[in-house]
Amino acid sequence: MSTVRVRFAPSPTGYLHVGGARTALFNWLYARHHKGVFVLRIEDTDLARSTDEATQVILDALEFLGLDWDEGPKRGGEYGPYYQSQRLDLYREYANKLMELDRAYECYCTPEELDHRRQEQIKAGKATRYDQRCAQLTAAEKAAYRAEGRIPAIRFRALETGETLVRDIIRGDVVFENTQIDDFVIYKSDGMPTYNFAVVVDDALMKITHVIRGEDHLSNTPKQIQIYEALGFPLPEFAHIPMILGPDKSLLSKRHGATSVMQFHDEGYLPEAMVNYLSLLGWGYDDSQTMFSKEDLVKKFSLERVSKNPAVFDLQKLEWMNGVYIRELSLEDFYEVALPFWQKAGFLPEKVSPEQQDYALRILKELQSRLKLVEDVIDLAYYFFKDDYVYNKEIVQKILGKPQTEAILQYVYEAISAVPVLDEEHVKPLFKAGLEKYGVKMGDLIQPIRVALTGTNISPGIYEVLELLGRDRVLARIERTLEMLREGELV
RNA sequence: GCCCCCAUCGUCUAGGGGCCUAGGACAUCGCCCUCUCACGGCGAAGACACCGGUUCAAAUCCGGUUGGGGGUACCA
Repeated sequence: MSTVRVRFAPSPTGYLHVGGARTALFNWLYARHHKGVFVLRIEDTDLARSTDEATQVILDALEFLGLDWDEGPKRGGEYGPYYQSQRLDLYREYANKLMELDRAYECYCTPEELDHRRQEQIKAGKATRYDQRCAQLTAAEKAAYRAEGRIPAIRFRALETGETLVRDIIRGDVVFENTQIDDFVIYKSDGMPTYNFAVVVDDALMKITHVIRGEDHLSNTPKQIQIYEALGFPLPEFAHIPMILGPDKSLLSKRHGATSVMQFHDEGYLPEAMVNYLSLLGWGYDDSQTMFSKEDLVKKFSLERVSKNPAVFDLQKLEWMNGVYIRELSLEDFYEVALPFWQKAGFLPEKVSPEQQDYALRILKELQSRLKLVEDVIDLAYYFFKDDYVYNKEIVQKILGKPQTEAILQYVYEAISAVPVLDEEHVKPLFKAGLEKYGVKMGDLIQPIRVALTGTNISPGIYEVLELLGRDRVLARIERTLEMLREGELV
C-alpha cells in the first residue's frame, strides 16, 4: 500500500473561513491517521482576486489551529512549486497534450458572446450549454479570428455519450450522464488554467491519493475524471464532505457572523476548542464522546464515519466547548493567553513586574470558571484594574435602593477598617454579627458590598474580591459609594 | 430549467432489520450547591419529514412525494 497523500488547496482570496478550516482539518487528520503526507497548495490562478496577504493569513490560521503541512509554502517538497501561479508551464504542457490528442480545442468566443447566448438559452427555456461552434475550426478560420485580435481560450472536448462514474468514499457511486457535461474551458484567454483543469494536473503530478474536499465540488468531479482519463492519469479516491450551513440552513457566510478562523482567534477562542468543535461538524465517533484531543482525533478519525448531511454551525456549542478548554488550562497557560488581552485593554504594561504577574494570576484563578472566550477577561476583570468602572443602573436600583443599604455599608466600612487580616476567616464573623444587628440575610449584606466594589452584581466570591482588592481600595470604594448615595447620584 | 447530493430532538450526532418504550452533547426548563455570576451535581421536556412497498419484524432496505443543499462561469 502506497503512502497516503492528501492536500488542502485554498485560494487566497480572503481569510480562512471555518468551512475551509474543517476541510483542512479532515485532510490533516486523514494524513496523520494513516501516517501519510499533508500537502498545502495555493490555488492562486484567479489573478483578479488572489493576494499575497491573503495567503499569509491562511498560513497563519492553519498554524494557529496546529495543522502543520509536510509539503507546501515555506516548507518545500519534491512535487513543488506549491503555488499554482508558479506552475503555469505545467498546465500549458498538458493543455497542449490534450490538443494533440484532439481532446481540447481553441475557442475564440468572447465572454460577452457566451454570456449573450446563455441568456438566449435561458429565455428559450433550454439548458445553458456551450454550442460547440469552435469545436471544428479550420486553420483559416482561426487565423481570421486572430486577425480580429481575439485571443483564444481552450476548451476540453468532453465525452458526448455514456456516463461518468464518481466513486466517493462517503457517498458511494454517483453516476453522471455525459450529455450533462459540455465542453468546458480549461485554459482562460488570460493565460491561466481554470480550476477544473489545474486541480487535475496538480493532484496527479503531486501524487495525491485521496481528494478530500467540500461537497460543492461533487458535481464538478466527473469533468475532472474525464481529464484524468484523457491524460492517462490514475484516479485518486474521492471523498466529498458535507457543507457547513448557517442557522437559517443557507451556506455559512459572513452574514451569519464570524466565519474567519483568525477572527475567532482574536476573540479568544482556543485552538483546541476550534479543532474539537470543527471535528464534530460532519463527523462523529460513538454515542457518548464529544470531547476529543487532537491526538485522540488522529487515532479515531476515519472517512467512513463522516456524515453525509450538511451541518449547521452552532456558535453556542463552540462557546461552551471553548469554556471547557479554558477551564482545563493550567493557571500559567491561562495567563499566557489572557495577558495580551489585558495589555491591549491597558490593564497591564508591556513589561509585567513579578508583583503584577502574581496579582494577575490570583485574579485569573477566580475568573477561570466564569468565561467562555478569553476576550471576556477584559470585562470580567475591569474593576480589578480600574477604579472608574460605571455602576450598572438597574442593578444599583435593585440592590442599593434598599432601605438599610447606607447603614449596612457604613457598618461594613467600620468592620473592614478594624479587621486585623482581610480574609474570609476574619471578615466572615464580622459580617455574621452584622446580620443579627440589621436583621438581614447574608445576601442582603454582601450584595451591596459587591455592587460598591465592582459596579455590578457579577463577581467572584466576595471574600476573594476583598482580598484581591486590598483594604485601601475596598475602603475607598465603599466610601465613594456612600458619598454617591448621600448625594443621590446613585439611587 | 437540467443534473447531483441529503433527510433522527431547536442544533451537532449515535443508530447500519429485532438489543430503540431511539442513546449522548449544546441550547431550554426545574431542583441542588450558594453571598451574586459562573462551575459542578441531579432531573425534565424534546426527533426517526410524509406516503407507499419488502419482511414474521424497519429509524434502519426499496420506490415516490415534499423539503433543504450543491452544481450548471474564461471563480475556486
